Amino acid sequence: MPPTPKPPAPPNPSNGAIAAAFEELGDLYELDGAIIHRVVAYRSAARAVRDAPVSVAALAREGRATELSGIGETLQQKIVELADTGTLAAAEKLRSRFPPGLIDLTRLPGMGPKRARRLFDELGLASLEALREAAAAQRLRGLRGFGAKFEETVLAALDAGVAERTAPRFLLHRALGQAERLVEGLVAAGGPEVRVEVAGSARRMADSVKDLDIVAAGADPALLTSALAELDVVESCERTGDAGARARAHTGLAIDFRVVEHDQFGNLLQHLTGSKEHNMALREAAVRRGLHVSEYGVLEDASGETHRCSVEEEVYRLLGLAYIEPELRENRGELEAAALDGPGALPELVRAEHLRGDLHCHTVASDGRNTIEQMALAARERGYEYLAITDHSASHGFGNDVSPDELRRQIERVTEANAAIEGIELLAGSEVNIMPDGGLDYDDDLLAELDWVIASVHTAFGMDEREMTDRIITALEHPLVDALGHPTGRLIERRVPYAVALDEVIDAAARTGTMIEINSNPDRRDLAEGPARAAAHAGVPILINSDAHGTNTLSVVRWGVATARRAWLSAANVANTLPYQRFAALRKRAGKG
DNA sequence: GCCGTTTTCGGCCCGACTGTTTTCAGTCG
Ligand SMILES: Nc1nc2c(ncn2[C@H]2C[C@H](O)[C@@H](COP(=O)(O)OP(=O)(O)OP(=O)(O)O)O2)c(=O)[nH]1
Ligand SMILES: [Mg+2]
Ligand SMILES: [Mg+2]
Ligand SMILES: [Zn+2]
Repeated sequence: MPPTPKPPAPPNPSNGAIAAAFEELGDLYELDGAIIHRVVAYRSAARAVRDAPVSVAALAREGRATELSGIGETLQQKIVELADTGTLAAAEKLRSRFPPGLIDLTRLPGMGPKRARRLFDELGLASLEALREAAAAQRLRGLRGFGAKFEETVLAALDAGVAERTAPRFLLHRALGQAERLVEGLVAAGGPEVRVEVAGSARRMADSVKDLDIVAAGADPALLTSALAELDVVESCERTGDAGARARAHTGLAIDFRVVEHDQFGNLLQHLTGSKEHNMALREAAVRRGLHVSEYGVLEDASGETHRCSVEEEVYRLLGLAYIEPELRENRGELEAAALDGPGALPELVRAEHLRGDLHCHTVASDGRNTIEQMALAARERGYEYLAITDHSASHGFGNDVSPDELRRQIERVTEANAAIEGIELLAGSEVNIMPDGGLDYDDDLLAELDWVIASVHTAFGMDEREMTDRIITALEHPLVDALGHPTGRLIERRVPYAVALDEVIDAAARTGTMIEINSNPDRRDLAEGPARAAAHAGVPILINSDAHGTNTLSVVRWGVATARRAWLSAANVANTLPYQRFAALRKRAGKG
């Protein structure tokens, strides 16, 4: 007689769900007045979980989640509790004491957990609406530490709708466009000695940015801040201090501007480039060496001397570290790898000049704007050795479909263009739709006539994770699928990735010899940096592709290169840095299998 | 709550800015 089947274990919570639970619990503990370091521990644990490339719930069940920096025994148990019961008892308890509206209050500028808690305790305020009424009735000023000015700013923020919508983040390419004009204007105003640079998440080439952080030195701060306010891109200056200014561009993008003396420029640039997590870890490590880092210098306990650094390299050198490229400064292992006396090493990051080809672009055959010849010449102009022409496939909508017969003619046209145009190898390819069942929308005979197939999901995004993962893995197992295009379908700040278990997709790509694309469209940058790092680590050849729909967008690989660099990739991880013959041999269809 | 080239306990990055604080707390970056 078979043993009675155990009830199926509930599915493990995703890393995102665990991270959200820790963030919420951190917020609740903060409202509860817990010591701030405990709150910070929850937040850094949340980040460690979110960044982890594997299921942290599965790790915790094996007792191995503590291998992640920031997760100890207590939090490992909480992960198991969340996986087993679907909730955290500690959070349940605190949720019953603090209504959800209380957390909403802290979305207002100047309103943190301490003030929100006092408004709740002393005035019973537990929602934005109740706060508005109390402020309008001038009931806040009766409390110690609150005044008329505070009531004013609360009402102004509520009227401006700050509470309803979260402040939008700007895509990197839009932010950098504005940054260029700001830097130019400040350099023009500051005179020949001035140094101005973009810092913050924009310098780190993040997917999107909350604000533009700009640093300057070598000119009078008052002169620079007034010049900033006068620039045509700047709408208003919100406040000006001795150290800099806070302004807003006409686009709505906030600007953080800081100025120091010329010999502190390296200190300030290092500080304002961040990230916050990188800075905190760097400063903690420095303290252990008897050094104190700030944007003004590095104070040495032993001598009492403050070392000013005019360049960033000097800051890192003082701390016994190799220079760290801005894209790596996220406290994801770069400080350990940079230690000059340690065993690790930083990667030699891939650069745009390394790229020798592009394996995803469109022409007038589907929704592109240029012909095969025009795309080929533009690619050659960029110095490429090869280009794959990959128009959409038979089932693509919007009148951009390419029927099997049309694809046969397209193959002939590519072959002719390849013969006619010197100095670049053209691959006859297709961006083939992955159908809901994982099948492709051309026959294998036709796919075999192509030089290159990149397969992508363009329909039925709403499938559940299991179905979507199986769908994509089925496509990866097809011997004529050379690469997977934009693997999650995300649009940065606009559309979340479809549900898919990327760790399984990455394993399947590694197993089947399928390449994975980083689509460089600045709205996509898909595969994102986290999974791209995991994919490269698993040995999957990565492609940095433009998905250009015209000759003028081949250059968007700049953004894909940025994502690759943030993923710690070197040229050796990126297949389209190879010379053509070696690239061609790496395609699945060229394989000996 | 985490963590360790002085520690398994006692620390935990550092500064700008604001408001009402008579000497600094709270918030933010
Ligand atoms: N040492 C230290 N530096 C910080 C802290 N918070 C922020 N910074 C530094 C590092 C950040 O990159 C820099 C700019 O802050 P931002 O809030 O603008 O963040 P960042 O530009 O990294 O991202 P974002 O603007 O959100 O896209 O200031 C902190 O708590 N400590
Ligand atoms: Mg910023
Ligand atoms: Mg900022
Ligand atoms: Zn596509």
